[in-house]
Amino acid sequence: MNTIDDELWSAIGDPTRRRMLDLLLAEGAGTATSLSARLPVTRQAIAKHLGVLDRVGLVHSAAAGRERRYQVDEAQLARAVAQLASVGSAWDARLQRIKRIAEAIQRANDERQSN
Amino acid sequence: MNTIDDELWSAIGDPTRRRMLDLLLAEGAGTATSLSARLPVTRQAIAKHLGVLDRVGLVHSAAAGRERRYQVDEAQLARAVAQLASVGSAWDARLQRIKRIAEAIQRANDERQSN
DNA sequence: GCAATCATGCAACCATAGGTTGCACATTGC
DNA sequence: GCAATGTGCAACCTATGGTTGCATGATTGC
Repeated sequence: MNTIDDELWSAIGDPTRRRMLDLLLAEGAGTATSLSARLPVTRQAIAKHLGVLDRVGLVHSAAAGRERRYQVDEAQLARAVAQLASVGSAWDARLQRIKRIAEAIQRANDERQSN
Repeated sequence: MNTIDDELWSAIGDPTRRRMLDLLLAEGAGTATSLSARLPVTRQAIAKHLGVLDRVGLVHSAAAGRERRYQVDEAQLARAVAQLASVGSAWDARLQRIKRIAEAIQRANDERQSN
């Protein structure tokens, strides 16, 4: 049931990293400096996050002259999205089941009332 | 675009808290002690997590004798699941678009080749 | 070629969060 | 009444997200 890779999840769990991924996806690529210009944290913080994202394989980097460009690894992000979806649907299923049970109890009570 | 409640997200972002929610859903309710028996952390750690989950409204608690029983707030968890799904589908959409663009470029290249 | 510039990398430091141990307090069961 | 059990509180440790400061390396303009 629990096929969750906590590393991947915690990588996308951080709000700053989620926004970084958003930006990288929207703009195709970016550097620590370019990302920090659009986020309310310093370049160094961004650099650390890029390190984390790189280690779990969500982004790749390539040196380009004096700058280092990062871009999203689409396959890996797709895997992460799939995990999100799987957790969501697991909870959804449980919630549905609870709802059905609650309704069954309600129905039983209603019938008891009408006797 | 970003209607994400970071509080809610980070509440379910922690792996231990996710497992706690799983257990609470599966068993209906639980105490800090009962949960800690099934998780690899101490009761006190669980208690702190329950505090977090309580503050963001994902669980409710009620004192029952000497123990305090917690149970999931289904409506709030449903909201959280919806947010998960929304982030997932946003990224999915972007990935799809990137894929289409990539395919378009591929097609253009193929046509250029055949001339 | 060289100086100024710009992006990066590295180090020290701070605050918060997840985790632990230890202990005091309330409730329950015999 | 007393031992056992569940809880709550406090101190402490470590990792992590964040900061500032500085050194280094590639670019550009003259």
